[in-house]
Amino acid sequence: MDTIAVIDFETTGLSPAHGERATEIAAVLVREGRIVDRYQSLMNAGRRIPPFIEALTGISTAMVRQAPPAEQVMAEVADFVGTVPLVAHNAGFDSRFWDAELSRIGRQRCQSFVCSMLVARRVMPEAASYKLGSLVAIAGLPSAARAHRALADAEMAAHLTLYLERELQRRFGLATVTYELLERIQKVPKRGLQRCVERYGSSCTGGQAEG
DNA sequence: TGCCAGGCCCTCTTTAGGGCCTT
Repeated sequence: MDTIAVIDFETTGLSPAHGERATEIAAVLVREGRIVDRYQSLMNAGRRIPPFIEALTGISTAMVRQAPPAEQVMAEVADFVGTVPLVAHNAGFDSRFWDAELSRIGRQRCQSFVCSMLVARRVMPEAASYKLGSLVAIAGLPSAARAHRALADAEMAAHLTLYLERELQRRFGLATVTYELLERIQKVPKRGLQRCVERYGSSCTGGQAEG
């Protein structure tokens, strides 16, 4: 697969449409099956951290007050990922904050998002839970020492994405898995994985699908 | 003061409702 950027936000809440802001961002670049570069920063958007969020993430109001301005951090991370396609776990959440924070500095996303949770629903249909930590445990991947921090979660999502790629290669005999195939897979209906791979994975084929 | 997300997915569904997942 070509280079991808796996990102993760920590925020003050669930919806930028209701005034919630980002407090931390991490992005890891994944190339040729491994993480090759990392960006991480707290950011100061001038907001207090709700007690629930501080308990969840360990990020306090004092910590973000000492952090660089959100505008500076978003400009840096946007430059860091460039035009590389993006991946996030439950990407609907991260894409909304990515777009909202970028719009505050007059910039616009120029690439698409793939959601590792939606891909996992197709590739790991037996999973009892699709929380990031649960999928990492099910797949036997190394778990982060401190979940709910941006870099730790971005690295776990990156390892999960690489696992999903390996699973697709193993089960369908694909030489490689393209980002475009992941985009297709996350949108197929349940039980539509094999047909999707047969139809759109042909350029990746290194053997026969196992069925 | 109280309320505020959004998309996917399942089922006791489809003229709906509720759980999951992200913080």
